[in-house]
Amino acid sequence: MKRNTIQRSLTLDAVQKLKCHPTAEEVYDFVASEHPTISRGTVYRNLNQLAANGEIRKMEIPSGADHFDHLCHDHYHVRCLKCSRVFDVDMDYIPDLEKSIKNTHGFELSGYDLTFKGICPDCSMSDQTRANTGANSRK
Amino acid sequence: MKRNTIQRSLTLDAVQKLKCHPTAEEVYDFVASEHPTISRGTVYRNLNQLAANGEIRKMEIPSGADHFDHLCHDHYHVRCLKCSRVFDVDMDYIPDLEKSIKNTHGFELSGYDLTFKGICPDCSMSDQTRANTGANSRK
DNA sequence: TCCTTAATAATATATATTACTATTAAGAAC
DNA sequence: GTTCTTAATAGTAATATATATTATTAAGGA
Repeated sequence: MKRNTIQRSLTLDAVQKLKCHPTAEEVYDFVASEHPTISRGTVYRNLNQLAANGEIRKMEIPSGADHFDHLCHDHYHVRCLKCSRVFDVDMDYIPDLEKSIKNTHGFELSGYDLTFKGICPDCSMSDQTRANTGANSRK
Repeated sequence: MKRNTIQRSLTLDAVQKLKCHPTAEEVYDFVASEHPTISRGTVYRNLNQLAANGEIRKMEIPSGADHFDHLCHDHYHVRCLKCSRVFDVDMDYIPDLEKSIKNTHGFELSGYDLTFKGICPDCSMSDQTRANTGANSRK
């Protein structure tokens, strides 16, 4: 039977407290700060089980670590191509986008991942700063 | 200046011959079969440079290796959650989806990754087979 | 043919994640 | 509360994917 361990509770609590789409590593760091003996593998396993149970959401980001989120409305994300951080996107969710597929060729569809790409304000500002000060002229 | 090495030509040729969205590893295997001394790092570097130049396309798939594609029309992909293979999707491309974002909050957007998820016919057929023969009843 | 240096091969390292295994502890049975 | 079963854990190793490092090679201009 499924057991209710403190490690699982701490993992769930951490995801709910860390509002900003934490990665497994960030969740681990947070949990480890109050329960230093927890192991990374336990956090990974619990995150995946919680996501499978629908208690949290797992967001799979191309070219980067998975991010986790407390449950909330469906929404999209944008990742910064420089700093790899992930942010919410202010856009209506497209329900049943997979219904637009003309011919599934026997595929059983079960959803999709959509992630926008770009440069975040912080990174584009620091580019600007470097350009203005000429600091980017170094080899 | 940019140099035209055989390794780069072989890498480009391989992507154009391997029609089915090869991963870097698959490209490496293909190239290595005719040029066994090529190194993995060289294939990775050339694939990324060719993609940066727009000579091939790099597809970043959540939770899996990047795939590469010879240039063709914009289209979406679906990955099988069991065997991780990637297939083309028969659906109209949505141009400028990022224009639907209401407020970019200063983000400089430059595109998006959209990948559908599901179970491919091969994998769902083998499930079916196991179910019919009762082979899935083992613990 | 020579020369400069971009590109390479080989190896090491980084990152993200899962697998393995002896030990611990959750919760059912008593 | 005590015992018992075994799910879950801690710690470690292993895996997958990809980039970094460095001495050596070779592309292509002079």
